[in-house]
Amino acid sequence: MDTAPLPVERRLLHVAGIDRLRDMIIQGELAPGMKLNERVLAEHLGISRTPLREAIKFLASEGLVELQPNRGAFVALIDAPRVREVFLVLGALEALAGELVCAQATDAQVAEIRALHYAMVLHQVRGDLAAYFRCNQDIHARLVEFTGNATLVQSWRALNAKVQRVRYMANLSGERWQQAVREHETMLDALGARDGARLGSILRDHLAHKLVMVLDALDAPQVKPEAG
Amino acid sequence: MDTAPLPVERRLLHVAGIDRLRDMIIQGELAPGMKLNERVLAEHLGISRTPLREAIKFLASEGLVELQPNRGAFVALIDAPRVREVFLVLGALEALAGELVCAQATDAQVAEIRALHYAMVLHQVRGDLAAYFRCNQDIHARLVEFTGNATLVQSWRALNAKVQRVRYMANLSGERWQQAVREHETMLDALGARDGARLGSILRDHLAHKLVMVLDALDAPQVKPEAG
DNA sequence: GGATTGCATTTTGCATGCAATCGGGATAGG
DNA sequence: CCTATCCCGATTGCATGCAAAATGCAATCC
Repeated sequence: MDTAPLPVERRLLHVAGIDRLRDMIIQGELAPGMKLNERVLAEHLGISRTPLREAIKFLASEGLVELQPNRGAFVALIDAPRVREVFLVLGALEALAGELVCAQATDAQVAEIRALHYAMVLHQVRGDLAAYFRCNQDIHARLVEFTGNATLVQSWRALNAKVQRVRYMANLSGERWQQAVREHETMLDALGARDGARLGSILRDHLAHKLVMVLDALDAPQVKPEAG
Repeated sequence: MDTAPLPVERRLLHVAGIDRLRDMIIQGELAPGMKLNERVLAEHLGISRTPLREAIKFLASEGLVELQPNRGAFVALIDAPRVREVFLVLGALEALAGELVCAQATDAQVAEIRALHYAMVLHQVRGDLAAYFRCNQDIHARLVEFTGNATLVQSWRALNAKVQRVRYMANLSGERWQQAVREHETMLDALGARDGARLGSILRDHLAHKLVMVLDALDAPQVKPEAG
């Protein structure tokens, strides 16, 4: 009778590779457009090329890396048009999530999202950008997860991963947290009232606004150049 | 200035494996829940286990196969709740596609969809189920493709593949083509009028109706049992 | 001088071999 | 008769080796 449901999970190397590689890409440790040299990467991860190649194929299907026949794999680069594409789809997915959540979320789940919101506001006034960003992401992630729709969750996660990096960079340059927080408050309002249609359209607009912010940040290079 | 953009493409084995495996799963050649024995499959495809394993990882990310640590890969089985999940998301995606297409499709593209519709109706009255189904799928695929949103296309394709088989089986048993054709006609109407909002909601409802048909067909086993 | 061809190195793609793990059946025990 | 354990064949997971293709560079030609 093991009360601990921890089967000491021995991680498979290719699975570990998938997770680690995804993190490295999202965190920008592997720059967009960068070539993934199998030998070097395998050595860096401490695995052999075989499980690494399997991990790369997995991430290629996710869209985080791109394969070129006989030329290897590259970190997918995400330009403005692509960001626009992804945000449009994310908007549709989150709008659906909003409707579903209003129809079926428990009060406890609504409370959790509300708690996350307040935590986020706290981080904002304290100026803790990283924590603010994590809370923000958590709110959206929870909202999607609370639909109980695993298919929706998976699609959302894959797309979100593709733009997470540029979103973070946008938060660094743009200074429109106020508006984002206000929109989040209307979200909570609609969610509390279980008004699915309204929450859906709020989320869609919210994503559209985020898109504008991200595109603005993409125009202006990351570390403000000397007005060049 | 080569007028022929045909670089004699030699196919990579793992890519060929991905395409062939996906077809085999969608066509039901590999039954849902079936175990994928690497040695047997590799021999059957005429490739070695290494590129086959890479193909399997790719399809696992797509959701067509499921991996069990140290136990291998299985064809993803899709039950009623999962079908419901996928159709909900597909509805949201196609609704978005409808709005985008109305905003930006060329007249030629609209004409192509209209032509596909008439071809579909022709196949219907002739009772050619397979051709009818292909046209039907083509209409939806084209509609999504004409958005020019590659991200949307990719997400749609992956989800559509997951339910294509059950959709086809539903067409075999259910007999409500009339309604489907009527809905398609209202789609053409909204598309011609470039009424994105209306087309979007039509598509969403259309998918919801398809869902009902598919679920009905799932209840009644594939080859009508003797009223047992 | 610029473009091109040929060669050497590097890298990808794939097959094979080997260790770890799983599943099943026989056998021993209750 | 049912349960538990051990063992063995089968299968997965991974590392390595080798052939094919690509990349970089230098020599060659125009």
